[in-house]
Amino acid sequence: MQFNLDQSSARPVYQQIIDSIKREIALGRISKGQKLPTVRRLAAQLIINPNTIAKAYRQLESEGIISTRPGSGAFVAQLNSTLSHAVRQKIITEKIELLAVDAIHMQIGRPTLQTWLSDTLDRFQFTTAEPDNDSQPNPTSENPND
Amino acid sequence: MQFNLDQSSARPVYQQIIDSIKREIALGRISKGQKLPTVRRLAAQLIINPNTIAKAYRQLESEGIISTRPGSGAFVAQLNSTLSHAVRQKIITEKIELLAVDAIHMQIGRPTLQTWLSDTLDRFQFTTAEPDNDSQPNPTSENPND
DNA sequence: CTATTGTACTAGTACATATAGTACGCATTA
DNA sequence: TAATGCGTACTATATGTACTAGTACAATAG
Repeated sequence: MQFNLDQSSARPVYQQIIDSIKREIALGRISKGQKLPTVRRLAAQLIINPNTIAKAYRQLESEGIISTRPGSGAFVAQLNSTLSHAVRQKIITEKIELLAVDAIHMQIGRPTLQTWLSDTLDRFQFTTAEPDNDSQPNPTSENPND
Repeated sequence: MQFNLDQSSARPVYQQIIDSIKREIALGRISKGQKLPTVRRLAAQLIINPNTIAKAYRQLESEGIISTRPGSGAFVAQLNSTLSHAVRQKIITEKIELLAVDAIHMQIGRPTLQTWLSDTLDRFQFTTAEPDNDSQPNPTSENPND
């Protein structure tokens, strides 16, 4: 697992870790049941304090993204939002609004914006996003425990 | 001008003011040359410190969104980004990526996301975003540089 | 058992946010 | 010209967050 931290960024380090892990999952590079680096190991790799990693893991677990077990480690959980559809729509729509405002002020036109969104979605695992699930072969060493 | 501040939000107040003004402009409710509320007046209306408004105006001016003149007030500037196309694409694409990651983790499908984006864009002044300009009688130098 | 893992504290430093008060320079207007 | 309103700049203070540092504990794996 490879992370690119930007210590000079205004975005907090623990938030950058959250972003990175969620991105890896969304890209399909790590999938359900797979083990994440340990708190201390990832902290040593990134040369930051273990508490910062622990904070990121704590929040990821509260969001249901990962599942942690003392003694074992942290594992990627199922892609299963606990929020209602209405709440999810509200959250996403608000983010879309902020995006639209920025795009307008940068004079990005509607077709351009839609093209960029489409190009971005192509790079993610967006075919399996909704409750349907196709059987994709997974040759990686998966850990089927629940 | 009407603002909805959420003091309990994690988003800083001065940032909420910036968001609101940019949103009003993007929605076409206030347009170029129009006068914004004064620092002290808006502070009194929102019952917050004038320094907080001043900070928001300062940043809006640094982004080229508004133009301030001591003695006169603050005015909406032209919709004219000083950034190069490549930089703007990078900024917007990064925001799109974060949106896509969140959408995937909330199990929002691709067509749904595209529909929501389309619906949002309908509510904004998105027809005049790119090359064409509106019919406002404003004979100042419109300069779509880069 | 020992080693590893996530978790939970405390303490301290640094920075951002917001308020409070004061003062300055510029523009408008009476 | 004088008064007023305007944005700006500055200091000081209080609060919350981010991050580091260190320690300790409970659960798991071997």
